Amino acid sequence: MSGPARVTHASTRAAVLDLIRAAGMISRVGLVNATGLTGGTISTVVRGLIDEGLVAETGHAESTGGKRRVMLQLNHFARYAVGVHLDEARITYVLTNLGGAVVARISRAGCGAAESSAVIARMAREVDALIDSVGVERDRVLGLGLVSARPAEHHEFGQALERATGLPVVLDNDATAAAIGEHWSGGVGATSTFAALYLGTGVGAGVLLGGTTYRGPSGHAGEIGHACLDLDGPECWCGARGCLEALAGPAAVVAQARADRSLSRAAGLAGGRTRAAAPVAADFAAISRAARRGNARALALLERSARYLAVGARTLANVLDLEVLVLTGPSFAIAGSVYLPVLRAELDSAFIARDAHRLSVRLSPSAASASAIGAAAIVLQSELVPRQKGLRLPDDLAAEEPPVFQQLAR
Amino acid sequence: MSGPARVTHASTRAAVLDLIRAAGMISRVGLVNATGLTGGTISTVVRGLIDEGLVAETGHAESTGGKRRVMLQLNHFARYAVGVHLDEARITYVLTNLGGAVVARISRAGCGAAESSAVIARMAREVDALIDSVGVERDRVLGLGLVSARPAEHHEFGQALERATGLPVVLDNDATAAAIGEHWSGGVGATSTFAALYLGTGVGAGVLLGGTTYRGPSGHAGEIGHACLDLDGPECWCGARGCLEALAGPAAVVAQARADRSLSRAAGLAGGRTRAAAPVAADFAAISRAARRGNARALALLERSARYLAVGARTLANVLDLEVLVLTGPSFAIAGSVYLPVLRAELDSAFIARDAHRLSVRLSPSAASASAIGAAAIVLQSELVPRQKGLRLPDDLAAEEPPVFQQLAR
DNA sequence: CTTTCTTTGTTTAGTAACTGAAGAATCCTC
DNA sequence: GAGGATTCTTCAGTTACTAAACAAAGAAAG
Repeated sequence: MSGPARVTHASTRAAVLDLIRAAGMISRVGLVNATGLTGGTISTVVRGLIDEGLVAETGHAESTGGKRRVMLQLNHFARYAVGVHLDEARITYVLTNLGGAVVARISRAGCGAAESSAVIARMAREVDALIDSVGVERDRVLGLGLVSARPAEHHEFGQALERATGLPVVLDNDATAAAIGEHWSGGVGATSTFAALYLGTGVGAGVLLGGTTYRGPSGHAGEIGHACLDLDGPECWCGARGCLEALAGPAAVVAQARADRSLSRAAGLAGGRTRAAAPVAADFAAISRAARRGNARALALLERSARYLAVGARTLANVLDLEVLVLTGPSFAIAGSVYLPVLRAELDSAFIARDAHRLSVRLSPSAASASAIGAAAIVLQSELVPRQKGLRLPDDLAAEEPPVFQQLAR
Repeated sequence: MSGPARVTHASTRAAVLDLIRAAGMISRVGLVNATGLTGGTISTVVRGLIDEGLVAETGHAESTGGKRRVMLQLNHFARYAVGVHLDEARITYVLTNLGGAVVARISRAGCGAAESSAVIARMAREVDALIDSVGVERDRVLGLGLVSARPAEHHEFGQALERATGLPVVLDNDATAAAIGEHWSGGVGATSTFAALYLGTGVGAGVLLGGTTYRGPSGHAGEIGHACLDLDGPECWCGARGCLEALAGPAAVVAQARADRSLSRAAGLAGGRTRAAAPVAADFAAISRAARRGNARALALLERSARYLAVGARTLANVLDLEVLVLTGPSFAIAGSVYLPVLRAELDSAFIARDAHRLSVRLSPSAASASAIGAAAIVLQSELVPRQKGLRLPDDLAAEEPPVFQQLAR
């Protein structure tokens, strides 16, 4: 008296939890319909989640002719996570609850070339201060997400931080983190295919395909910043020519503005002064302010950047068949209002699958701290939605199978 | 006495079968190592596959100090599949065995604007002829894969063909099919992340991420043909400017050649004659022959196209973090030797993740009929590696959960 | 040839995670 | 307050696995 056990792609508990999170509020019957599992299974899984304190019954739906549905919601204050974003010159810390909402936030100047052990100690102190500032019990903090542009370089750093804080540390790319953050805080559908276009000083993107993070074999997926938009364009640090980042990234915009004497003066750019390596972020903000004040040259520079970014976004959307594109990162936080209409116009008119489905383009509501929030979301996800325990399919299969074949007579 | 049952991302039977296919030859111990399952499980699963006739024991490996391993292989002639590629002007039929090897192949001129029912009847006849030509029993043919550039338009056609042939019909995109074909016939690793860059008259790509086909929410994933490589480039039929396809697709190359009086004459292009809409494929082949004969203008045109295609491929590889790029499709079958070195050079020097892992670029050994072979491979895959039976996560979750919430006092 | 060790593959009993179906609880309608 | 509708729980049964013991086949050493 049974069909075959259904094979799930993640553990059932995790899938149910994720659905509750994504739906915001849902009943057991809703979960039955959404998962395809039976009522009995949902009943026991939900009981487990309630016992753990992760989920709570929060009310009733109106009757549809019989017993009213008991509504379930994530118990947002049951667990917390710390997210840390190591930017070029700043460290941003956030403490979020289970729903991905920020409950505490601090931001400090980066530590340049300081001794690693001193930096670790300082960061551990700042994380402690973050947690203590809102009186959250330590054992409710699931872990710490540490994200940066080049996470691979922070491997040992992450392990040291794990020892210093006593929290499990996970590393990731800042653009991927931003995408996961958007997904976790529920702006986009649970299974939608979307990318977070991340504009910091460079240009990148984090990618979720059908609700699942796609990082690529080496974690470089979404590298749209080095899409070529001009075969004879300027040389890029990556070795190629005409890369989106070299043509239109914030660093390129700032360089173009600094070369314009009159704009430099009007916007008060550091480039005009003695400090040669003035922070790009500050000057980009100054250019953006100048544009808002009505400076035509500043606006023209930003719009030129937006046009390049728009065709880059078009390529990204075409290759991945995106449903949603979220603009995020510090530079979009500053100048998003200039970029958004240009990107929307390009994608409305030139996205190749536009007849098949809509591509919604929007600005992140928390673009400035998206990566730090995402870092925390990665912790929530990795702790609550355990990594796929599927088949191990090692790449070195060929190397593993050396025995020489020897034909058998039969 | 047990750990938790391992959750697999596809059914175990399918995963094991896929591993045997991908490895070519493997022992039970090899499968244990590759899957992470225990010997007992592998033992029973393999017995089932042998009982079904899908797998056979084909010999022994040399001893490594104990009992010799019994080697397992796909029983290539246990099942067959038909693949049909509807191209602009040709229909290509192949019959492949379980290993994806072609056992029969026919190619016919397309049927233009003929009555649909007549076309169905003709195709059913030709499929029958294909199967009968090698004396394969009908019940060993798993199904028919029908691929084209715009599969969505062939839905009803597919159903009619299903009735006419008595074979289950699956539809897909020709570029995706080509990628699956490469995967199935084992040129690329079982879990590698790769794309098949498909050059027909247009430019497209089929994508497999970690061994799993990625089609995107509307089946448009891999649409690299409309990546923008020049903001002020020529207008494309898609509505945008500077698309890869408009700059460098075979149709564009042919148009450029036809505009060149001397080249037209030298290569014997149809463009010079009265027929205005001469087939692009024929002229592209003529240009390629001219280039091989040493015509500098033909070669220059092809190399220009290759340079554009190379930067387009770079963008594709960057966004998807590819490990392997296979060049396939009729136009690469003809002119692959011109394109391959240009693409290799570009990707060796400008692929952004080149420090993290190799990106291997190669020409498909069966580029000319890759789509038809892939169409058959899709059947093999869909019949033998049943679609993921995971959780249903309906998009209309919000619509499904209408009951109005009503806060409970507690 | 015998003993001992290594490796491969099979069998068996036990378990987690489901399903299906029956039953209990709750609400609406008449 | 009886009857139907709907939601949720309980429970026995099935499936797909695991762990561990066992059997079989060969290698190495004396």
